[in-house]
Order: sequence, then structure tokens, then C-alpha cells
Amino acid sequence: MTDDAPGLDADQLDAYFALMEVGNLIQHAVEQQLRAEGDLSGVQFSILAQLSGAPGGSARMTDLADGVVYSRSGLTYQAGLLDKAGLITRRPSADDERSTTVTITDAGRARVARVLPGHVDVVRQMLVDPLSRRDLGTLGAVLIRVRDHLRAAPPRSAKPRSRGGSAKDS
Amino acid sequence: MTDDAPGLDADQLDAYFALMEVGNLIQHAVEQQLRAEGDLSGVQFSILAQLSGAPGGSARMTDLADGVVYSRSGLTYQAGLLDKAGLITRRPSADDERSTTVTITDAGRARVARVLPGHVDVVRQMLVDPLSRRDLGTLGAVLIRVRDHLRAAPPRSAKPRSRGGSAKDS
DNA sequence: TATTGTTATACTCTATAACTATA
DNA sequence: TATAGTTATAGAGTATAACAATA
Repeated sequence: MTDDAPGLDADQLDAYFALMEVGNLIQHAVEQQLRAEGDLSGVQFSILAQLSGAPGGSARMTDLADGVVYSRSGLTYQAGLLDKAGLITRRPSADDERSTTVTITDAGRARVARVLPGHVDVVRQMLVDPLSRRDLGTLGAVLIRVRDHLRAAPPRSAKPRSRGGSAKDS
Repeated sequence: MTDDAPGLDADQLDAYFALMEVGNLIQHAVEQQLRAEGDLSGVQFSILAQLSGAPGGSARMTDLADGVVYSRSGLTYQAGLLDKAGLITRRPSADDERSTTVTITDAGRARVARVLPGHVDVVRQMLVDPLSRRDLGTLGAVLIRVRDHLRAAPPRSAKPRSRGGSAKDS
């Protein structure tokens, strides 16, 4: 239907703009809270949170990169900061010496625990409270569908690395 | 109900994480497109788009700041770049000499027109296509409700400036 | 005195390319 | 040769505080 339309209709644009504005406002508020209460950036918190949920509190750099999008060097930079702060440790992986296994420390878990209440508070105030439980459920369901779609179709064309794969067209 | 709950339940967290991830992925893609096709950052595009829709293609710096969130100095910086590029003009406001009236130029409008198709394309691919029209409508409606809520209750506590207002408690 | 905007400055973050080491 | 990660470096962007000018 929307195949050769030069633009999007009003509803579609509204949804897009609202999504971006809401996302930015929440992100901004969350980053302020994380910085104030835990001296963490949003990215750093994401890394720690991801490790918290991982088996053994560990993951390889590559796994983390998949969840944080950023460039590898950017991840190395952030991991360096977290390491220096004693919130994670890094060591060569056991099975593959090329890999680095990142592990969250007790201090790291404590830091997450420290900022989590405030973090949750911000999310609740900005996103959860203004919606009925039912609407929030709907929102989540729809967004998860979008997310899965986006994960399945990564930055087509980008990623000179990591995608490697089958069809080398040169 | 969720009054003294220490955390959010799984559904609520899912919605939050999905929102942030989708927002970040789209923003990232959009910024790449804007940079590649129009040599614009996302913020710069926002400013130009806002001016495009304003009467006379003009707005005061303060009006722009309200729509872009960032600090005033950040806005001045971005406006400086747009000015240097010939995409906007700045001059003291007629009615209030303190204010700066920013106006989009023909070149500015042309630049917006140039990047818009690709911009719309990205949004369609990432957000519109994977959803039914109905789901997208629902998504938009819910997010708009959240957005209005957030706009009504600005960064409570923040903004030493601009909020001025009634109750000076000192 | 309050408000609008700019400037100076310091800092954080991200990306690109070159490089090392292991598979 | 391909993959995992780091390093060096450069550039963009943001925020804070001090400042100038008008209301």
C-alpha cells in the first residue's frame, strides 16, 4: 500500500515523532539520574545491566557489542572506564584466546543495585504511570515486534565487520 | 497500585527496554541517512524542520530551544553551524531586541526537501512497514498520550531558567 | 532585577584506521 | 586469511559559567 508513496501520512508521522520525542525525553532523564546517583552513563549502565543478567555475570565483548550497537572501539573505551572503576574485570576467554571475557564484579552489582530504584522511579513516572496497564502492554507488544524486525534486518549495507556471512559479491 | 512497588514487572520493563532500543536504532539510522544525503545532524534537521513548519519560516531561539530540549549554548552552537552553511539567518527580533529571530533560507528549505525522501524511507522501513496500519495507529495514540504527559510535567526540579514562574520560595 | 542570547572552555563520547594476536 | 579486540587520533557535540545587552 505505502509502496511508492512519496511521504507518510499524518498518523504515521505522528507515531514516528512521538516515538522519537518520548524516547529522547526519557533517555535524557534517565541519564541524568544515572549520573547523579551512580556516576554512570547510560551506555555504562546498559553494559552492567546486560552482564547482571548473563550467566555467570560474564559475556564476551562481541556479545556486548551486539546489545549496545556502538562501534567496537567505543565499547572498548567504555569497558576501560568500567574496568578502571572496578565494576568489571576483563580477561582472555578460556576457549578462544582471541576473545575477552568481561565479568561484572560485586562492586558492579552493588552499583547497579544502587541506581536501580531511582532508575525504575524515572521510568515509572514518565512511562508507566501515565498509561493504563493495558495500554502499556499493548505498547510493549507492538514495540517488541518492531524491535525483532530491526534486529533481524541489521543496518543493511553497514557493518563491514561482524556480518561477514555468505555472499561476498566481489 | 504501583505505588510502593520496588520494581516494575516484566511487562513494564519489556515495554521500556523495547522503547529505548527501537528509538535508538531508528535514531542511529536516521542520523546516518541525514549525514550522508544532506550533511546534517539530527539536531540540525530538527531545527530546520521546525522552522519549515513555523509561520514565516521564523522562530525565536527560545521557541527552538523548547522543541529541541538541549541547552541554550548547544542551540547557539548548532544555529551557528546552520548560519555558516547558509541554511538559516539570524537577526535581532523586531519587537524585543533581546531576542534573536531565526529564519530558514531558501537553501535551508531546499536542504530539507533533499533529505526528506530518504528520511521518510528509513522511517518507513524501520517503523511503518513492520506494523499493520492499525497497530501503528495504536502505537501513535499511546505515545502521544505519553508525550503530552511529559510535556505537561517538564523536568521537575531542573531548568533554573525558563521556568521562572510563580512560586519563588526564597 | 530578570530575561535573551552568546562566548569561552572543558570534557565526554564516538568513529576510523592501523595494529596485534589467535583460529 | 578471517576474526577478536585494542590503541591512537581526530572530530562532533554538550554543558557550565561568565558575560553583554535589553526589558
